[in-house]
Amino acid sequence: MKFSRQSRLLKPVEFKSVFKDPIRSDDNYFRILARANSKDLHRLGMAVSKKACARAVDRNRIKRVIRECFRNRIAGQVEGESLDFVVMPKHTAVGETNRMLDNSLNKHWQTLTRKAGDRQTRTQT
RNA sequence: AGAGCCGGCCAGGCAAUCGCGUUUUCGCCCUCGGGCGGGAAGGAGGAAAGUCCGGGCUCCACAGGGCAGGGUGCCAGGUAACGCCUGGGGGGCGUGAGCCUACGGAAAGUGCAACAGAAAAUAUACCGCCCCGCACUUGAUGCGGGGUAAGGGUGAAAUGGUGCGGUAAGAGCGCACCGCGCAACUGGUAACAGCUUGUGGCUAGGUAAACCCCACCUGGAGCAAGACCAAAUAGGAAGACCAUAUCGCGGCCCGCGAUGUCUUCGGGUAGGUCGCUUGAGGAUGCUGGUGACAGCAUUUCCAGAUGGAUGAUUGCCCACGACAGAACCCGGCUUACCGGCCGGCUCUUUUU
RNA sequence: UGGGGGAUCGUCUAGUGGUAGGACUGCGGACUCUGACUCCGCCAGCGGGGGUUCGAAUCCCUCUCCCCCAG
Repeated sequence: MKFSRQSRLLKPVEFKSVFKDPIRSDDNYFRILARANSKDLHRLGMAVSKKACARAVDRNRIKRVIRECFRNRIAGQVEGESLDFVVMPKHTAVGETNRMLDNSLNKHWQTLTRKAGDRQTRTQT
């Protein structure tokens, strides 16, 4: 599955809109915010802070894992609402294996798409 | 065989599948600038890191004069430059190969040295040693005057060392050797060195990573520099100060350049492109040099992202994979690091 | 990415080469019938390493950590 620039958050305005009214999902490794957009695609943004991951190698590795998981699992599969995601790793994610991070992210995608569906039905009724 | 020293190089490999940037080519669409699809090439480091130095580049005068401030500090060379490197000298460590070294000046001046000690830089004298005078209890005595710095003790540091002469006791007071200073000579480009010569006759203690002096270097800011395009607008209103003014100019003065400047009210925007990788570049060979390095010839183009690209899965092999991710670019230094390979050399033991 | 500042008891701070000082907190004691206030005493510190020096919190080098500015 492709993962081009169209399926990424690029501008500060796009990030701000997600932070303004998000759906949340938390665990030990990540906090993920999501919000419905008007496009036909899911889009991904990442906020990897130096406070969470001090070394540049760790930051790059975590971003690669997130991108790879996003590409494989969810990028093209829009069922109902399309969403903008912002993934923020926590400092516990630095020491974890890629397999564990992948599993954690998959749970997040599922919960977020379900919550987004719930919210849409609630606003309609 | 064991222990060690120095220099250089590498930084898991191969295959398949799926992906992400850059460049290029072909086809299609089309609002003529992009989009989509296929192919090809290429895609992190020895430290990319820390930001401790130096330079390029950009703007401010083509960075100009003086003061202040800062840096460097044995000598010579290399370099675009350096606080770096190479070679040499002095000192220290090591049996050795080798390693370390902020290593100019204390007779230009100022300051500092707690405690202890008589005294901390001025020459003085606590315990002492010696001489003279007086007293008496006539000796291991006391008091007074004088001469000494050999011995003791303090301290991190105490006014050359050893021996002989000399003396009341002593003292570079004299002599010899050593050390030190100065001058000459010889060797060396120089630092510096010397079984060299003369001379001083011991005077001139320590501290300059204390101020300082001397020599040399040094303008400021940094790619969020800077330039361009597009959009928006206000070239608005009121007040004040004026050309001896204000700003560029960032420690100060001179000098140079530009020109209206400041305050209040009201209002607005931060999107894109370039800079951005052809460079003091790499590789190979030859020549010069002890070497750092330089010159010449041939050849080559080798990351340019902008929420920020190198990854994931599977299989095989082995030495079982450390430290770690470009953000304008180079030259160093420092720090982190699993291991492996190559070359040169030293010491100990054994054998021949 | 670039630029600047800092690190001293548990906390806040003095200290410009010579014994690390103060306040609050904590602990113990005194005062009180008890507690508070007050008084007295005690504990506890120079971010790590190396160098200069007789001697370093202080001077120099280096590493680590924290904070601030430029979006």
